[in-house]
Amino acid sequence: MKNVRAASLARDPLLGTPLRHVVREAVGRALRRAIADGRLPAPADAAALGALIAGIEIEIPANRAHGDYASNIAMKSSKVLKRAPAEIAAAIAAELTAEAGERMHGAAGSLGPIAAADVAGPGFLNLHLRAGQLADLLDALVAQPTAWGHLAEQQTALRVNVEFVSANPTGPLTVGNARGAFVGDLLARVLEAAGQEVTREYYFNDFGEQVRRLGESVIALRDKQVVADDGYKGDYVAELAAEIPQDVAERAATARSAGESDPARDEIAVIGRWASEHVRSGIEASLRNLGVDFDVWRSEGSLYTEGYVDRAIAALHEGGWLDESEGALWFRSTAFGDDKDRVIRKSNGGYTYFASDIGYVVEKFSRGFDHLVYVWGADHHGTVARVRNAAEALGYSKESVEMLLVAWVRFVRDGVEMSMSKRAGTFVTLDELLEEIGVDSARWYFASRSATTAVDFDIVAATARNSENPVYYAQYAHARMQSILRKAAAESLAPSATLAGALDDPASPEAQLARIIVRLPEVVEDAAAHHETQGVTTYASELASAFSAFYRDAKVVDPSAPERSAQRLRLVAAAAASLAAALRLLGISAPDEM
RNA sequence: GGCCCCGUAGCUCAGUGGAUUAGAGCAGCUGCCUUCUAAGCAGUUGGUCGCAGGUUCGACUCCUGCCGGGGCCA
Repeated sequence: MKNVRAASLARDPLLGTPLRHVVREAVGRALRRAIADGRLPAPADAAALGALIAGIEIEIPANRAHGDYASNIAMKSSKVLKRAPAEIAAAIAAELTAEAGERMHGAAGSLGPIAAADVAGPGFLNLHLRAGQLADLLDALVAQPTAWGHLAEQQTALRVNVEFVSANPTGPLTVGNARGAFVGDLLARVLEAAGQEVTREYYFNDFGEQVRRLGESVIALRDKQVVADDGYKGDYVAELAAEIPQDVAERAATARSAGESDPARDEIAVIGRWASEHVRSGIEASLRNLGVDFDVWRSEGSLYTEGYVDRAIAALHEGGWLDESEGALWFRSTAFGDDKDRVIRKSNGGYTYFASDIGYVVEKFSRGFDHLVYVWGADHHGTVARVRNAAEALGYSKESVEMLLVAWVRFVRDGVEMSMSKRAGTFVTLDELLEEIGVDSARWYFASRSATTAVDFDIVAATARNSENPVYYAQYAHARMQSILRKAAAESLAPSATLAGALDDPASPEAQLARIIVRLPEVVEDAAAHHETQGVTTYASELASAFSAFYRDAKVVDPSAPERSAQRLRLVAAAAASLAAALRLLGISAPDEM
């Protein structure tokens, strides 16, 4: 269902194209024209020119005086074109400036995106956007706010499976699971915004040793006994023991009195299975509170009962990648560069986790995914190579199986690290954490940090800093924008129909704010490409900051200057829509008042 | 012993090849509320980007080695 929702989102070609692509194309055109005009020599072969154009880099200069965008193409192409960088840059600049004044694709076509281009330093090309380019984009944004922030349809939208959290249902989620939950969900959101079809997936173990241990622990407490040393001791176990429903209790009693010895049907199995499902649905509810909705819950057991593990083994066998030795079945992982071969089926006939993993790979690809992402804790790095190797042996591309290893979080309270043992029952649950600091704050915290960096999360500080937290800063800016729009409506001032002409002075508060607003598609593109979301939080902060400056310098609601007010209102509406879009992308609320 | 991640301001973290200014938030200091939300704004203090080499016109960014922290495997 999520797929349908994502795919049906409006994707407008104007709104969905990062401006730097428009600029890159313009620079490429200018380079070709400069060669066609004879301003620059043609490279030795056409392929060399194609490579040059494909390699054009467009960046936003750190120093605003250096223009909206800059390119180092002149320096990069100096060798191939056998001209000094400054000379090449000057030729491209001349073509770009000429293009700004003429219609492309006939009289109805758009003007070139660059108003002015100048050469600086050793051959940098500094590019200044045409004001109308910004105005057109912002006008479209205001007209279609829900499409803003979504990249235009790719040639072929990738179908991506993002599997994350995947904690075994033997106890409630702890703060230790928080990062994986947020990182996975944020990644899914960013990929969707970039035009990919994403399925959020949770994988869990519904049988085996840990579930039996949970069953044993519940039974012990039910019978007023002491839980075994290797059992689960949290308060939730006692709650489970007190909540065993009538029918489950009866089936458990029947199994016991019948002397059932099959570990799949005995009393422990009956109680364990019920307890684990009960815990699992609690986990689902906790995740929903985080704003994380999974599309698919897949149990490890189903991979066996539905034959996927067998299919995987058969396929590996057919490929000649399996060996039998010491009574065990091995995958020849070393053939793909692994340190050692890996056991699939142990000598006692039991399957390893690795067996489940390869069955799962087959199962996922059989559903038509192009790309699999596993969001794993840093402790799983040892299993990365073997699973990817197995995928390759199974005939899939290694590149299409990707593991994102999320670094640990040290949860600290007043400088003291908090223990996180589920077994010992000394942990802070995710629900408790959120009650204390709030979903928006927690989401921002993890979205703004690289997933591979270990961090210290001080719960007290996160709570106490409340009003100084950057997430509130961004939300506050949005509330302010909405407040201005409300105020204007009360004064019977309406936004203008267009921003054309309102951004002509590049030094005006309007133009400065506009330049920040239009960056969102670039931010989304980078986030999706790098699988990182810090850029989105940075964008939200910068937009909030830019708006604060605008708020200071430009009076918006001013009945004595209705035309200027109307234009500024439209700009505020664009800023609000864009800030809301960025926050939506992060799963963070955009309040209208605070 | 092998492998993976990390080492940037007092603290928590961004930045991962470009223009003799390495950024943000917090903490500290100085100003600003009869004015569209002061949960705000302006200014300011604070850094040998772990160390040493190398590649390059240019390295916090890439390569090698070392030191330190965390993790996985054996």
